[in-house]
Amino acid sequence: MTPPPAPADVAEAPATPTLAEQRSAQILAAAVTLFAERGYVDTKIEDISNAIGVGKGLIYRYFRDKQEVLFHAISAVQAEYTSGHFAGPQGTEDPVAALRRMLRMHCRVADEHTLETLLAYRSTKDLSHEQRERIKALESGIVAEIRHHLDAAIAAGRMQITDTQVAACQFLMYGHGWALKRWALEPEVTIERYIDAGERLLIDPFVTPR
Amino acid sequence: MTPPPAPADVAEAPATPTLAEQRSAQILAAAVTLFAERGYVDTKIEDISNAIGVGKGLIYRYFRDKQEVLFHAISAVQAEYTSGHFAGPQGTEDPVAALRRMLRMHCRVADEHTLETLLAYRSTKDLSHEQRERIKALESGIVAEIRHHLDAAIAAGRMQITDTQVAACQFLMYGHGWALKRWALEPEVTIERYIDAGERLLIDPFVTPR
Amino acid sequence: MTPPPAPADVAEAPATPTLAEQRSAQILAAAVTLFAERGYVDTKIEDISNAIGVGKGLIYRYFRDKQEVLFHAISAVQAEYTSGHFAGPQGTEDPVAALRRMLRMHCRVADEHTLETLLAYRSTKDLSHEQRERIKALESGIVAEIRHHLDAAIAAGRMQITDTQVAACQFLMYGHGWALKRWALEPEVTIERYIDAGERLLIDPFVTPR
Amino acid sequence: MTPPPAPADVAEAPATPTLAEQRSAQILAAAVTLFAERGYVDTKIEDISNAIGVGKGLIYRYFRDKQEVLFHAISAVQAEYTSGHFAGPQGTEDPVAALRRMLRMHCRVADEHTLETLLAYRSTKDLSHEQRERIKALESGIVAEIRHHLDAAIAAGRMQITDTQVAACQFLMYGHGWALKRWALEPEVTIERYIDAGERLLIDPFVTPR
DNA sequence: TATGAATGAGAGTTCATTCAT
DNA sequence: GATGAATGAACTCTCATTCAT
Repeated sequence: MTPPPAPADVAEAPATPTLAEQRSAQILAAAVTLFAERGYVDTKIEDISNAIGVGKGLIYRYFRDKQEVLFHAISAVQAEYTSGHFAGPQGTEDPVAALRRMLRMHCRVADEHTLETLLAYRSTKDLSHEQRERIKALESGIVAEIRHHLDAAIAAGRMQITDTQVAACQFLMYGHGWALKRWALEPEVTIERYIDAGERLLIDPFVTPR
Repeated sequence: MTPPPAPADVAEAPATPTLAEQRSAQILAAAVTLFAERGYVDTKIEDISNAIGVGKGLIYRYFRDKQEVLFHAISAVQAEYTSGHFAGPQGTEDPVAALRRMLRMHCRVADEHTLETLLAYRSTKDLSHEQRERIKALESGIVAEIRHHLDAAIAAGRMQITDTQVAACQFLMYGHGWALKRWALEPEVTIERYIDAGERLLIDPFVTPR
Repeated sequence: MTPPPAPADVAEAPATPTLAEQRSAQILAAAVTLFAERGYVDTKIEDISNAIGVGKGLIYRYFRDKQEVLFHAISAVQAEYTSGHFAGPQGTEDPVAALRRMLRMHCRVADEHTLETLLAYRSTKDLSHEQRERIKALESGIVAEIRHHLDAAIAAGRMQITDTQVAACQFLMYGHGWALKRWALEPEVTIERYIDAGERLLIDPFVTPR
Repeated sequence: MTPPPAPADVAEAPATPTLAEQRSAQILAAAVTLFAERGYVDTKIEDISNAIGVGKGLIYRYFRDKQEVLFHAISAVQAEYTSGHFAGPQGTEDPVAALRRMLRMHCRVADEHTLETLLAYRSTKDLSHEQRERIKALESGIVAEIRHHLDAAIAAGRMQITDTQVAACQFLMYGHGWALKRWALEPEVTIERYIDAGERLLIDPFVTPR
């Protein structure tokens, strides 16, 4: 068995990706879409292989079993929320501005990858214990990053928040909330309005008046 | 909980429940527990019937199929969040106090019925379209109630919030958030701390200083 | 177990029929109709009991099992083809006239009891060996009767047929044929036309010109 | 027989049959035999797969469901009555001779494929409406062919029959009659005697004396 | 590397039959 | 007599996974 590619590496192999890597990516892309649309159980291995025009046996050369495909699919979704976090004027950036940027970005990801985000909420239980822990670790990383910004803002006297651990978690939830509840908010509430409201609910009240 | 024969009746038989109602309730109780613990697909009809010591065929006298069991199971979970909302000193209650009470109650339900709450997030997609709509309607009702309190508080000059639709939704999400993310918060954050933080994040900043 | 009523006795108990006999007849009537319409396997015991407004358990007081209900149902259908055979001016009747009468009658029965006739063709195999033999015996009786008339006609010099055994069988088949193939003949061919054609195909050519 | 992938193709693959076609044929052959012997409902899918030494899942690669297996099985039986119809000295053949040949052939098929013929009578109702219509269409074709010969014979002044539609139908029934009633005729009546009787009952009386 | 025929454990569901009431 | 809740054997159909080619 060819060991599947490293899970969440965003920065990939420097030079040209191997054929194997291309195949993996191709399979995963199809899997993410299909799992997101139909759900994990209702997506057959053959659906995935058909989607990329290969035989179903081929999937098993790249992934041990269906569960592992799911694991990598969910990992890929998580990666969406991680990528681009460091796009800002690193280091020198105002921590409050950084928070606004992150909030906006999370909401945007939730908006553009709604189904994929829901997949993570729905199907994490279909993973093995170990896989689930790894997914959780990824998410904890995101929360930690948010908390870091929060703490920085407080340290800089720019914000006043008592419980940053809970606040950071709520911050993340707010982004995911768009994916989870847009069915109840749309069409009155657009993603733009949701982002604006987010700033007024999660950031503005806690920014120290200068 | 919800008696299956009469699908959506909220106010159920007052006096002695029929044998049929008892059976329904028994099946549903077992189903909620098992679905919550193992998930919908991994729970076999026979698991449910074994849990209450009857033959598997009996389930089908009370529910059309497995999907319908799920529907009533999720409905029962939703009902947990609805029941007790009106426990407060109805009418005369301060709207801000009402909000605090609801927040606390939602969190408590999420704490005591974590798995069941997750079930709703995980398995709604396994319902039929119509069933899903009915579940959504139930949840919309809860959000509407929160929003009503929010609007009342604003009208009474007790709070200042711009977007009550989003805020109400976020309010609900905060409660569910405990079920969804307690794995990341515990053990540092207890449910008590989570509730306190909730008041400071969702209510206090928006209460008008008298 | 109460032994079910005697199978094919047409002349029933002299005085008032027992309650039990009424029930039997009631059940059987419903069974014949339902079996004829939906087929044996697709008719549930409960369908039969519902049709007459009793509990399904009651069926088993009158019939050992579903198969026995079928046996009596098919017997009842056969009886339709037997009853009325002797309605003519017995004994003195012209044998050719008798044949014409029987042909006409068979066709009429096939016309009025199409589905029931088909039931016999379709479901005899669902009987036990012994039951099947008894049904066959009934049918053999009908053929024997036809043959008897044929032989009488020949003996009387009224007809000329070489193989009366086959002819008698074909005679019966012609009647059943209307039930079996009316879907292919209607609407061009009516039952009247079918009967006329029957006389011209099965009787006229073999009647000795005086 | 009839290759399932291409449902209604009559003229099938000329050269080497595909593996798929071989499997189809193999499954169908086993199905025809088993359905004929035990009946449709009493034949389990696994019986068929065991009969050809494969796993039961394989059946479903070649046929959508059990019903479709039945459809093709009955189609195959019908095909027996169709094949070889044109074996005679086409065109130039005397229409009366053609009729004799068809009668003989139908009886032979009914003799050699008694159970299969009965299958068609017994199990057509287990088909879907559409499938049933297609089977009916096949049979109508056979009747039409017989009628064509009848009409040709009449047009050529070789026969005298008033109602060819009914006569053609009766002609077909006579063949099937052997399958349906041989239990009542054997052993006195052999297939040879049945065929002879058939000619004397269905053809001779209607042939115009030259 | 790639295929897809083949497998078979396993699930949901049905319904004839029983039996306590 | 009459009921219908309860049973459970049995069946159809699915699909992840394997492996000869």
